[in-house]
Amino acid sequence: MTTADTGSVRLRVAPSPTGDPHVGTAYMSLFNLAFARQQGGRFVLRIEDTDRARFRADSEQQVFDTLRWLGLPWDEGPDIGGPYAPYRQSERLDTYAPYAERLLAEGKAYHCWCSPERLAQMREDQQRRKEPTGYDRLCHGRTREERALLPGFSETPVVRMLIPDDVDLVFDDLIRGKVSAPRPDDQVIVKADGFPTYHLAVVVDDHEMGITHVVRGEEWISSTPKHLLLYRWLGLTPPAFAHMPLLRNVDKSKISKRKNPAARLTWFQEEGYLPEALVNFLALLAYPPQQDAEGHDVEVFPFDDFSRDFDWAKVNPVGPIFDLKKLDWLNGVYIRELELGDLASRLLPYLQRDEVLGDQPTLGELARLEKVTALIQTRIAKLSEATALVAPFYVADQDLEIADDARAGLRDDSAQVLDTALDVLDGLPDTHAGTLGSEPSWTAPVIEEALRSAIVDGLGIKARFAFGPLRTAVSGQRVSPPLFESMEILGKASTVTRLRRLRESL
RNA sequence: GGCCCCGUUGUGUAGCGGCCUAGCACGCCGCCCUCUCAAGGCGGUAGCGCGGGUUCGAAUCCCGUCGGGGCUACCA
Repeated sequence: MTTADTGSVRLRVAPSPTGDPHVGTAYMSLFNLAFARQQGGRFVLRIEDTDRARFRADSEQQVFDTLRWLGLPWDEGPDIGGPYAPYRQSERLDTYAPYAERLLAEGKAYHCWCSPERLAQMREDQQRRKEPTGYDRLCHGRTREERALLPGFSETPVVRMLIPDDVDLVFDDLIRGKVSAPRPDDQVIVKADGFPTYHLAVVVDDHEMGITHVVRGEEWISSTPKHLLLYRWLGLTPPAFAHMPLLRNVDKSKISKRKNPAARLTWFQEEGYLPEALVNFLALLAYPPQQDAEGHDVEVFPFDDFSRDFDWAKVNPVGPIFDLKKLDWLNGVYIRELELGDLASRLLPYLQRDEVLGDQPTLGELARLEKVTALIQTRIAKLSEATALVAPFYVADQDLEIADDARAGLRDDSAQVLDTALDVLDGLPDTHAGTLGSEPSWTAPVIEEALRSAIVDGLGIKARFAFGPLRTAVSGQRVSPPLFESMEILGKASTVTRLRRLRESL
């Protein structure tokens, strides 16, 4: 009943440009792409913009941007063209008309002049009488003139499918096996504005574009009989179907932008998730992890590994709850694996956005960033978290704010600790790496040794209490990157100034 | 309401009649490490929705039930 095994496969993802790109689009794209790559086939991006009421002009570009950002590239699409261009349904209007005409001529479809008001009324009545809702076929078999005499008439007709009584409701699904779906209503396939509905457009486009595997959300199961019927009426070979489970909100409902900010793809960019981590995470939803030679689960893996072993039969039909906890962990894993320079440059846009650094950072600022990055690499799960940790390294000493909770945490012996620290640090030579002809002395190990012997050994104050005031003085925070390394990066002058400033404010 | 899809710890999953006193990962809790916080190491917590069958034996098969979800548009 389906094609699937011959030639090279062709898959597509077909988002509608109705707002911020949806995480579900990325999820579908990932599985489509994984299979296409594994089979040596093609992955097509098609824009389904037949709904002009919800159309958003900038949405299409965002789809391109977010999918590219994720590293899920398409082989053919509106922006790069391809052998089956155009790839925007609004530019393919002419191709649908003949199909509709043919169905009309063969009596498989009919015009309907019922007004939206009448249809709404009809549905309401059916609901009140607890009957199944569905078009009552008032227009079927009538000419325009005959119909015009009846109430609820509208000038511009739509075209509806005439669903036969014996319509086939069962089909094979790559993920679920045999699936039976609800009996369809007399579905509208051409709207009053002349645009095809999704149902006509997908079938026509998927056929004309040579799509072999239709991978889409579970929400489409109930529409599949209509599509299959269209394929049969038109004498076309239907593609194979794979209905993916739906991503869910915490309350188990279909994931929505309304209930879940993470339904928006751009949200992940704003938060500072790495695209490779998001892709990895998506590949773990409703799909088992990889296994290594010893049979242990491998949950951190690149797209290529996922693609290589991909199998539709392994997709779990249960809709997974989109829970970010594991993504946060994965993101941290990927951040820790990054080269320092790479991490630093990925951090830069966030630091600029949060005004820690300006649009044109100096070479010195950039050099410092890489040093600071080394200190925070294990301390952030998301790129946006860097701001709070990095900011103290770029504020002027006199502008450093001491957080209330940090100040509140200062003990009675803070003054004594600060005085002692100031004293020993003053005595340390200010030579650092790069100073010609001498061993660097303003380094973390040297600083630590000096401070430890003076405060911990000298004053007999436990390390955790000894360094608290110093941390607060240097970073303004209770929690910060390692203290001595921070002092090394800040340099002697800045460190001493900050220490003195806190001391004087006590 | 009707029609479909689905049901293993908090989350993601392994399991496809005996290897399961149900494994792994994340989370959570505790301990270790430690200048704070992370990272890292070690340990712990928690689950087969329920009820009937089938079978020597059921998380695995069947039926029912309950629960969740989707669709029910001139939206996709």
